[in-house]
Amino acid sequence: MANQLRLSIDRSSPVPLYHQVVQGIEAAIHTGLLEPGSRLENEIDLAAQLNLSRPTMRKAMDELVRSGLLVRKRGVGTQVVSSQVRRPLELSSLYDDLTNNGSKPTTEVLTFAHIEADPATREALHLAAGAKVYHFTRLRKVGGKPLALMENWVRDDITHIDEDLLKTQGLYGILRSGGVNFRLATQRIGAMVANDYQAPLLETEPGSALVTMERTAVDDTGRNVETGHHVYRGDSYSFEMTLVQR
Amino acid sequence: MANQLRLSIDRSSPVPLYHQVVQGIEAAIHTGLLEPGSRLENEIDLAAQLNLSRPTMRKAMDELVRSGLLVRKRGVGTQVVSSQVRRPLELSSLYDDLTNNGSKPTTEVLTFAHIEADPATREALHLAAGAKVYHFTRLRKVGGKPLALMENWVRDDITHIDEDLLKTQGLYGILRSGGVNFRLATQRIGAMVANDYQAPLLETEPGSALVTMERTAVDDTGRNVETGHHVYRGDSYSFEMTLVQR
DNA sequence: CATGTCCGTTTGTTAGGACATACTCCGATT
DNA sequence: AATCGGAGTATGTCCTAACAAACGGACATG
Repeated sequence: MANQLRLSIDRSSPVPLYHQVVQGIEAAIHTGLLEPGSRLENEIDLAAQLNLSRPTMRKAMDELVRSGLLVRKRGVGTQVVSSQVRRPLELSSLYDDLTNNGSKPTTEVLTFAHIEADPATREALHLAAGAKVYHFTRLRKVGGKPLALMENWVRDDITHIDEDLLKTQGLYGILRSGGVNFRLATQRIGAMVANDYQAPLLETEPGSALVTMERTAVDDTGRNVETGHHVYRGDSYSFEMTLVQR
Repeated sequence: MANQLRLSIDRSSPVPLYHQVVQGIEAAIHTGLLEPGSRLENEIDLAAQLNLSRPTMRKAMDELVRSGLLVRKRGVGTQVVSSQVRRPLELSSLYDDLTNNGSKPTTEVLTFAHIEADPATREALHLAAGAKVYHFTRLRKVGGKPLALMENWVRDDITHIDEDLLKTQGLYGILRSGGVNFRLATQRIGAMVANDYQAPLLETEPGSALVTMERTAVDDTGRNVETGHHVYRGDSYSFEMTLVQR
């Protein structure tokens, strides 16, 4: 076929071969070298061309199928779905999203305390009675405009947290520096109208629409590290995501 | 170890072996046989106990790791994360969610038309000028209480759709019957306040909070099949999801 | 002409083996 | 006593090999 996937595989690289293939094909799709709808050569030929075994080639394609870039059909072949697919939903923080996006968010710490966890927090973080947590509320602005009002509860047996740290870094960045490897989070997104406390902080009117998000994050040791309740201005924030059928 | 995963593998079943293992371990976790935080035996021993090869065992565990039920650490072992993890976000429709949940949703069709696509719809569905689409608005109730107001645009070259069909089936069910295999969807979730049109239909007050959802769904041939704009009562609906770090 | 059957192609599943790499722990060395 | 290094263990990566199942088109048959 015309599909000349001129990828180069570097066997001396520490990057696994299958991942080099993933990156190569992703790049080919995003640069338009592989057009949406076009068919790839079959797994065996592709593997042969790159001097890889079929399982390795297949593992690479598995990832691309899972992320929604490719579609396979038995007896037919493998197609490129679309070049405009975003990564499926991953665990990231608002701060990460904004900085990746080129914006420069600023953070005001409204309250900060190191207190005994209330029962609801103990439940969410699986803590024993009497355990202490960091509790703080922050206001995040982008370009001087308030965007989010965030209230969080964090275990205190991970790393030290203080007000100054929160002003300059995102919470997830702090926790990652403290050795936390996030694995998963459950979150719930809904809506509410701004009350008299939220409205002035977000520089909007009471009664305007807010997006709410509650999240609890778990690290790779199974600890529930953090739980939070955030509200975002409905006129300037929404959650965008790609769902993939398994 | 004490971990007696007494799974039984049926080699004559059409269900792939690795998937039988996935189901078995999922069941063991949900029934509490495998407790959160407990360590599994190593891959090789588990494979030997079930008379499977290591790659097969590993493929099963791969899926469980991806779905967030297990955590692996090189040189250490594999642990159960938590029993209360939901499936990561999958492509499903509101109707599916409600019926799976045991509720009995009813649907009122407010408007129904087979019209030429407007430019925004053509853009969303990648249609040529002059192409026609089904356009309809529906009101979904559960237990007599309105929950969602849904407006959709659907390609007309897939399957015939009419008002009666929409009253008795979910849109995704209709499309699946028409041979559509959904692959992915991009969606955006936000918030707004109810206007004078929406409020009476949803039996709420103008100014109350609504969750908004815009979605475009793509099938396995790369066609953008459907796009829609839905609003949900904020006091009775929210999107819950599990994010997995890759 | 319509319909059913066979066959080649391509992905799906499974096996078994080999070596690499990261983590933990314990013993040896400084 | 503290620290460094190596053994043991577990997962991570990669390979060869084989058969199963689904799809689509060509072909044969009624």
